[in-house]
Amino acid sequence: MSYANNVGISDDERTLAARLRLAVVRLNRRLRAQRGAAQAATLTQLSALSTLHRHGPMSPGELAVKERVQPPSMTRVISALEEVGFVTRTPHPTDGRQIVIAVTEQGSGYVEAEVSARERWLDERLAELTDAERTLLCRAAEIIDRMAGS
Amino acid sequence: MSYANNVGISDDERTLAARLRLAVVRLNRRLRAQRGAAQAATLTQLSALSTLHRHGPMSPGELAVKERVQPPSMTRVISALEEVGFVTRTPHPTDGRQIVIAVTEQGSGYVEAEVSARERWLDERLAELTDAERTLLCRAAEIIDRMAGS
DNA sequence: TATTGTTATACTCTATAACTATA
DNA sequence: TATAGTTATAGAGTATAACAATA
Repeated sequence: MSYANNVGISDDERTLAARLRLAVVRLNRRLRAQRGAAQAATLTQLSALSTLHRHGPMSPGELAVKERVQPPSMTRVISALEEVGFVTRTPHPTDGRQIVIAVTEQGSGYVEAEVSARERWLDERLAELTDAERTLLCRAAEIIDRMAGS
Repeated sequence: MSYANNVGISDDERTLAARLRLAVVRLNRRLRAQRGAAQAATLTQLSALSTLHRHGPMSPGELAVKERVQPPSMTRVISALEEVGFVTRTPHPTDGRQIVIAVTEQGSGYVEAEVSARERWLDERLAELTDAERTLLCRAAEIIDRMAGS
């Protein structure tokens, strides 16, 4: 099988938006699949934990904004992280409605040590590229992150 | 709040793998959120339909390999696409175990017309960039797709 | 016995709507 | 009344395990 419908249309002729979308969807899929059995946190949890670790304690609302998810989604992520002891929920000192999420020592250790282990697959793929390609991806990551609104 | 744990660690000092992962996860999230109410296909369905449209009729197994998902996941995607009339399932001419998935005229029209409408959000973001940045993203998309195994 | 596709089941990720408590 | 967080619910996206049909 596999006789093309539209032989004349190469990848180069598709729009940048189409190509970037496909590339991002597919890499996301692969990254998600790289979960080892012993992994304590999922991709989403890791992202939130990483942000907390980088920016310090904050409220669930702030974290939801930074991660670009809705508050109920973040509630879930926080609950999961709290359950494995990676973050703590403490009452806000002045505003009784708010709570403060902070990374524990254990969570900190996880981010610092396990994150890189988790990225081994991607590291290996990146190692196969040329220096120029890596430099290019580096700048692309900045642009993509900016577009995604971070 | 928001006093950093590790003030000295800027984005530039994080590994390329870490940055690329965060960028991809976040853009994927945003892209998924851009679903209009009238959209007939989800992001995953669109990706599969797009591949079928580009490469022509093939078996569910082949499509699963191309899309880098497991066969049961593809079964689901195909069923959804068949339900809205975008693809057909026909018996394989010689191998009774296989079936052939083909894009219908309706599906073809969807890919050609609606896909670009769907990418409006991304197109708008891309329009805000400089020419140099777009060129860079274009090459990055190629590299990312290659790494993802397409 | 091996291969292809499907069904059954379950878990992650995310959203919207509705609720509770506090300001 | 407005804000912060949570609970309830639902749907997308994916996987593994078990099954049926065919080679």
